[in-house]
Amino acid sequence: MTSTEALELLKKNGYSITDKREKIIHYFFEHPRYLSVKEVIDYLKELYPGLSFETVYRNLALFRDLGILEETELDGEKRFQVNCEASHHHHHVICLKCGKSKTIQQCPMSQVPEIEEFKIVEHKFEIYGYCSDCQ
Amino acid sequence: MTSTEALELLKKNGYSITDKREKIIHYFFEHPRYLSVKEVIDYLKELYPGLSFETVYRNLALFRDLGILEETELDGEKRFQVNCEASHHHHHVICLKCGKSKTIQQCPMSQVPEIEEFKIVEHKFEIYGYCSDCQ
DNA sequence: CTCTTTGCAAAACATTTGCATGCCT
DNA sequence: AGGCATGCAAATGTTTTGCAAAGAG
Repeated sequence: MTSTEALELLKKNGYSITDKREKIIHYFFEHPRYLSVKEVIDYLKELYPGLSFETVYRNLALFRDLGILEETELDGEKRFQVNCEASHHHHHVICLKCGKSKTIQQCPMSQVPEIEEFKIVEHKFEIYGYCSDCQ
Repeated sequence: MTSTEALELLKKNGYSITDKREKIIHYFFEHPRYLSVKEVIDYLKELYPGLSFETVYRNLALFRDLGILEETELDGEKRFQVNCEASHHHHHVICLKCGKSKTIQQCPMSQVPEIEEFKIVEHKFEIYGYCSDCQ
């Protein structure tokens, strides 16, 4: 997905393309890593000093629901990044310092064929550590 | 680990064995699943109406630090359960309704030998779904 | 008797919601 | 014009912390 496609997706679903939404989406496409909500707010506040954080929360939730972003949670904080491979199932290696992530295609679920009397609906596999820049 | 061993571990590390701590520990050993903090507070409030939730938070953090409990986070809530296999690396299948978990010995990290220029420090692999009782 | 534990109060923090105004289309 | 978006205010929910009183060893 490109940022243009993301904006088209907004329009296609009946949502307006506002300046703030454009900035948020471009910011995510220019920073391909898991960003904390705070990081997004700090960035947007520079451009729009009067910005209210609710707007960011609301838009991030919207983008997540539309499949533009994907969400994870680390240390009690939500984090988002571009869902650039929406159609491919994958997992992430996430840097604990900068939030940058690499995609890994391996999914451990292939090794866990079935669990008796348990209906599996989802799973989470994430690797944490430090990237080359943050070590 | 047994509940008795857990209490001995407390004493050995210079902490008192209070009635509330005993109740909390027994409650975890009698309910072998991921319990939310709220569940623990609700249970303990029945026995000690004057209970303050801070006590529960403080003790759960203590037990976690001592290796008696292990922690996870689901939907922005912390959850704890007995760390019954502290020495063995393992993962969990967790019921989204009741929090009950099964241990699985498979660790996907054996399939992910190394990631270039990334220093791995930890990982999370959890499977979510519904157990036989909650389906 | 001393040190730990607890309750109380308050704060810290992340997130959500109702409502009125304002901006896209 | 009409509906979605935003800011404001306030609420919600979870977790943490300082301090003084109560309890354990």
